[in-house]
Amino acid sequence: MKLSISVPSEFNLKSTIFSHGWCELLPFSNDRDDVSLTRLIDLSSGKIISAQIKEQRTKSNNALQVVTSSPLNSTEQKEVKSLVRTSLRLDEHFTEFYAEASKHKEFFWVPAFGAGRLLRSQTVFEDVVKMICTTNCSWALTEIMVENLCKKLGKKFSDSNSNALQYCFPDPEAIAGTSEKFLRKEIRAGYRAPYLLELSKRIVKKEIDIEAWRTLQIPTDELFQQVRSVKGVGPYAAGNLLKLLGHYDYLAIDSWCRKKFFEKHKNGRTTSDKVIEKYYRQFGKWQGLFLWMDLTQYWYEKEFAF
DNA sequence: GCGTCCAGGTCTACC
DNA sequence: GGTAGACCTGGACGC
Repeated sequence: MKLSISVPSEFNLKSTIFSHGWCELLPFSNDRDDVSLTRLIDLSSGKIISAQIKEQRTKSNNALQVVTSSPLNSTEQKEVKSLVRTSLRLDEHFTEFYAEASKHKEFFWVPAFGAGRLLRSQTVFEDVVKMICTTNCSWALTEIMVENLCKKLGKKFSDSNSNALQYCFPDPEAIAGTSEKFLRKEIRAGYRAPYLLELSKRIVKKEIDIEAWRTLQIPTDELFQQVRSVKGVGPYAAGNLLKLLGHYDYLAIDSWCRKKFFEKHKNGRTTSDKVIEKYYRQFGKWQGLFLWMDLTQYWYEKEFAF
């Protein structure tokens, strides 16, 4: 089944898909040549579908086409459209951000590429779990942990076309029903296991409502403290999660960011984080996004050849 | 093939 | 408030 979704005029699908590493983590998959993003969607009706998102070829080119693996009723169609809009940040306003970028010649490229929309998951829970899985390890290990979570705890889906088994991202109940030992040994989460277990159990017991973070109208500092209250989520993870929640006041500096900043701005010479913070402070409430644009600029120019 | 070392954020205990 | 050490894994490296 094919669905059509309108997008803002400055929206760029490729820039959004490859805005960071999420597109490489299950249950996302992507096709760089065809410029499409595919993921399993676990609908509230209980139906599981595969949805491929790609550009709709029209004269105005301001729409997306979503190809689903099976027909959907009107309620399900509405849910799929809403999830796609949420993941691709289609309802978030970037006019002010692009206006700010247009004041700085080193960022002229940002509005031209329609960059700045950071891909996010179906749920905040999925984003938080994945973010914990990025901490203190290589990207390869992050991929292993997320793959194990999906394949060992996610709901199964069989595509009628390929017959290949695919797996959803597990819900909090699925993780809460396991043990620390299982998460350590089977998921390879290591010391992160108790953090994942505690978060999932708190959600199941309704002690914490992290899905509300996407719509909460509270100051960023307050939201940051709420995010930090999740064990295993430190300053780096919380700062990055805030970006996925639409707040860009925090930089979220990790070792990769430091390395890239030193290469780009200090000829490889190391400095303290205070120097990095001072550099991006000029961008005010957008500083976290300007940092990310600045340090990933080469992706757009070379690696992904946008 | 095996052992050792290192990188990668966060938590906790301690000062 | 700042700091040191532990946590765990995969990968690099030397033997």
